[in-house]
Amino acid sequence: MASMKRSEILKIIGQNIKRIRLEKGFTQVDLVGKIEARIDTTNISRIEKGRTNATIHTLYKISQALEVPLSEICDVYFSESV
Amino acid sequence: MASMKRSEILKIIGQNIKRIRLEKGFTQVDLVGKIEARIDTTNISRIEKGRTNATIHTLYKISQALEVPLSEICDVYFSESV
DNA sequence: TTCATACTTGCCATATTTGACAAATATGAA
DNA sequence: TTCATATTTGTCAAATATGGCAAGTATGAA
Repeated sequence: MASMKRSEILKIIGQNIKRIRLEKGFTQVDLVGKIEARIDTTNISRIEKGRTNATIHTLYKISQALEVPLSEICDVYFSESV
Repeated sequence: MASMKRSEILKIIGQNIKRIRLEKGFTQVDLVGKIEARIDTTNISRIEKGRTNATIHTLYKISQALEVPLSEICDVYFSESV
């Protein structure tokens, strides 16, 4: 299991979120509207772009809005050997 | 998929980490020793107890030390319908 | 009991996330 | 081109995660 740099992890997490969001046909605004606790497209954008190291609770809220398990957002694997 | 409170999420994440750590026979000190970037048993403890809302990068570092995929730590599901 | 090990908690300083708003940018339609 | 929608980025304040150390607690062995 190769260790990745912080920036790589954040980028992958962000790409996961964006990919799932687009697959579901949501805009960032849609997403924000579905999240109970307040969140902002500012933050969605920053997380999707890998510019911020989101907390697990924020990612959980996003996973709820995307209607996928949190673990799907946190899937950072390509091909690896554990 | 039921929405959980922040404290519940953090508790589950923490329990996952502690369970995996104990399964592997690691102490918190062992864990800290395996993590490249500095981390402290203080923080491991806080995260395991659900007292802190860890960032995804911190959880990634822990997953590396535990030699499990990040998604395993982020598995917050029991029985649910997505 | 004492001792050792493991873990928890309190406190502090620093860094960063988050939420909020405004402005800038990108894209596509008309 | 203009217009509308979507996304990105800058800045700010407030909240909080992190790292570090010290002290407290728990457990079991001797």
